[in-house]
Amino acid sequence: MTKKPRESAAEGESEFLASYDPSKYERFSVAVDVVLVAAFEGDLSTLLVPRDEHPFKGQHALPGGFLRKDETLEEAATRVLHSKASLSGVFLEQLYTFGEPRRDPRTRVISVAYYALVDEARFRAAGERAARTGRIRVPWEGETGGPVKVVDEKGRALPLAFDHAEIVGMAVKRLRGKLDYAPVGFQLLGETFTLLELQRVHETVLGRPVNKDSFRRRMLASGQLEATGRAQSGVDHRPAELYRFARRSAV
Amino acid sequence: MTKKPRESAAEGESEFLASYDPSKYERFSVAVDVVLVAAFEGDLSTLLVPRDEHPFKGQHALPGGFLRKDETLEEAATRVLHSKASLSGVFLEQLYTFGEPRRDPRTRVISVAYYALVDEARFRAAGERAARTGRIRVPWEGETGGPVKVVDEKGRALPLAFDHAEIVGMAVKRLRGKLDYAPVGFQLLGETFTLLELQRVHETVLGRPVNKDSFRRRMLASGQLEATGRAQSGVDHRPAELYRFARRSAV
DNA sequence: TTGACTTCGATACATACGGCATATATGTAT
DNA sequence: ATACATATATGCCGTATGTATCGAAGTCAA
Repeated sequence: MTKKPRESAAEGESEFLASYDPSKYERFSVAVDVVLVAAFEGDLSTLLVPRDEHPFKGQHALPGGFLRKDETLEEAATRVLHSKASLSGVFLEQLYTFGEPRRDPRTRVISVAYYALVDEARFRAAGERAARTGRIRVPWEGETGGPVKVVDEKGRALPLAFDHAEIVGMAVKRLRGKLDYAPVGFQLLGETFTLLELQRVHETVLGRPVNKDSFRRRMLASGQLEATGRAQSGVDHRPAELYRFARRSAV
Repeated sequence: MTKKPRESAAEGESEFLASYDPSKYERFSVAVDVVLVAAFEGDLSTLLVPRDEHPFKGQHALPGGFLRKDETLEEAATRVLHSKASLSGVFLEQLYTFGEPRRDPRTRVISVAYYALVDEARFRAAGERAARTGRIRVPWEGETGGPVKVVDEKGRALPLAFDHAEIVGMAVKRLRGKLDYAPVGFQLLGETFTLLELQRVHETVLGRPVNKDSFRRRMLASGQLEATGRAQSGVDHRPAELYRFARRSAV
């Protein structure tokens, strides 16, 4: 009952029933690419690395690297962030795996994409140290999930190598989807922030204005915010209260 | 400006700047595992394959197979569904990629997990033809994302091989998350269905009762339902109207 | 045929929440 | 001190959801 004689062994069937030794099968290069996202000046930004080798020479690519023998995928992504952007301790989550046979013209590469979120200060520091930054401009109207336009600081289009424009697009889509049920907005801000700053971040991610009062109420009622008691400084108007992200204490 | 002399080349740095040939790097076995999900009798069910080889002999595993040279990841998942469950044309979506170095004790295998949704009839047919089915029992209370318990038709625990319990748990979590903003509920039903049947499917996936009237209103207002004009038959009470899923015509 | 029974599906109402407008508070600049 | 800008609080309203109720439309048994 547990195992019938193999009847008309369909292709692929034998993989399982008989000798099933993974080491016998095709092997692939596995890479990890990271979409490092920050939000400022009303746009999302991402870190890019200029390519000076073929293929896609002169274009820009996401920071990435090949998986090593004894590291996990997440460790590889962490390593990439550390080596290419000198960043550590940032929010990092797996995004999607891209495996089109010809996505890399040299040889087949399976790429496990991650996305990471940092605040503006860390992003600028990483950008100066390491590489180039690109602004992400997405068509705010339609759904995003496909390729996305990336421009440089002067507004010129930055063509992305490989399928990286698609990866960036999927990162934006994921970020949008998580925004109102997971605490990702805070990851794009520093330690303390005002409610308006938090609102601007949400607006930047969503690509549309949000109602100020509703947003305040919702955020304050969510229990995710903790008032610091301190106030904004350096502004020429009434300073706003500074909040910090409250790690969900069990109610 | 575009390229500085390499200063204190950190590990991993050289991967990018100098010769960057994917074929030089470590290669890995890449597998595709599929969580085939159906909903009936108040529980979620998934298709499992008994293992009669080491490791995890006697336990059950998700249907899976190794990626081939010239197929995409999705093609591999489709192939697995076809060869292991004789299914085609079902809803299929990438779930997550699992790459712990020792998740397979034989050799390192990167597994790209997919989940597929079918209605009860197709699931039963696939289950009889191919393998064993397992009921998914998840702790309805807490968040699911980690490993999940799977039991057989008699309620006995079915230990899952490898990290497959974790994969199943993630599939349940994804399904729950998508339920109220993507048309996934319909995938678990046949061509036509009553509103109550649709409600039961949602309740099964969510693991909690939902309000009947609100659910009706929400579904009817969503524009995703199309009345067939026909009514339920074979019930000893007033028959409900049969609906079908309306593929979103642009408004 | 009639009445009991069950579920469907419509209607009414209370409540919660977001969008919106307005008023007041609290800081800076002149 | 006064003007000004933004923060923050409050009230109103429309919409969506939770809940109760009731008639409608079938089956079944006497």
